[in-house]
Amino acid sequence: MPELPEVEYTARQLRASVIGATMSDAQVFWERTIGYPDIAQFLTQIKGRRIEGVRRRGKFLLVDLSGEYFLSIHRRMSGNFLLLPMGWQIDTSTRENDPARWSVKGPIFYNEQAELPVSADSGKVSVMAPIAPATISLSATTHCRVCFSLHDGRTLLFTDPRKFGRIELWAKSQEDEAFAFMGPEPLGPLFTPISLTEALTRRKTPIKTTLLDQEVVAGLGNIYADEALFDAQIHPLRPANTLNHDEIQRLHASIIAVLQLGIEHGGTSFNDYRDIWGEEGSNFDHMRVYQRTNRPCLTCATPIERITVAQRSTHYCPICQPTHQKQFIQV
DNA sequence: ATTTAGACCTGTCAGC
DNA sequence: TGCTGACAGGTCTAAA
Repeated sequence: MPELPEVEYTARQLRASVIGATMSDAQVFWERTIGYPDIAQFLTQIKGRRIEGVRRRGKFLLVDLSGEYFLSIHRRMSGNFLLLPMGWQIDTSTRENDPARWSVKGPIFYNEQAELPVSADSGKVSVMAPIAPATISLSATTHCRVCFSLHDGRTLLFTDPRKFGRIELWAKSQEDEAFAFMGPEPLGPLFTPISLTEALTRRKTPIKTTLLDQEVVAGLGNIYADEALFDAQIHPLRPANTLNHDEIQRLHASIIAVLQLGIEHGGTSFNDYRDIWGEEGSNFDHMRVYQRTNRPCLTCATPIERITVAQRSTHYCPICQPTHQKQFIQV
């Protein structure tokens, strides 16, 4: 699922394309996606509200709405937003009971290369969209859980194969309380080597586990935690409170570096993640340890190892990321 | 007090 | 081909 870079990239894309649009209607195809309030209230409250801003807090996407409300969206493992151009809509008519096979329908456009009309079943064929800055991949439209209609004729789909994602509508006055548990934004001014030191000194859990804790730092997930630890040359099983000054300095810089690279590459796609035009991010091509088990380390050619830490698969180089003990013996 | 299974879900891929 | 098991960007709850 999306981690900080994927959510940030989506927030930037939406900010550039839907600010000022008004929500005219919404359809909910999987009720548990709406976490608060209940469906009836959610649908009533959302109608007629203007989108005034799009922000991110940790892995939450926040859509500011007129009347001092905001949508709080957590995509969990497989949630995505897809923005359909004017005139395009989700088509549930042919296979009502199988959201996995729903598609989008719209004005007929022609595939740039093949010059063939695009049909609802064409799957991975890309179509030239009338007002989108990129093409839209039809394959990304499956598993639609919530469909927002905008007054200007565009449609914003929330797709989520695994159904873990949640969308909530809250008054803005509730925001501070709702996010009080979360640690500092890693790309913001409050995340410093000192604040990281304070967060780590009290914890003896493995550093990998600690980095996944949203109270320590907001927005890190399994991909970027592994990548940051490799970049900082720290073994994932090192107890958090045993990192020395230099290691914390490195880790702080590495967290920022891998997240910024992820954003620059449009996020990491190895399965579900897509941007709002249905395109994959390219950051998977820049992974150094994640999902590279048994492949050579890009620094020392040693095969990357995979272990389980806190029930999450964890990838590291046994030479570049020595345990404390090994480091001690080598010296 | 912390670890750690289990739940929530569907899809994909490797191996038989 | 079809079945089975492992695994996938997350987080919460309950049992050990």
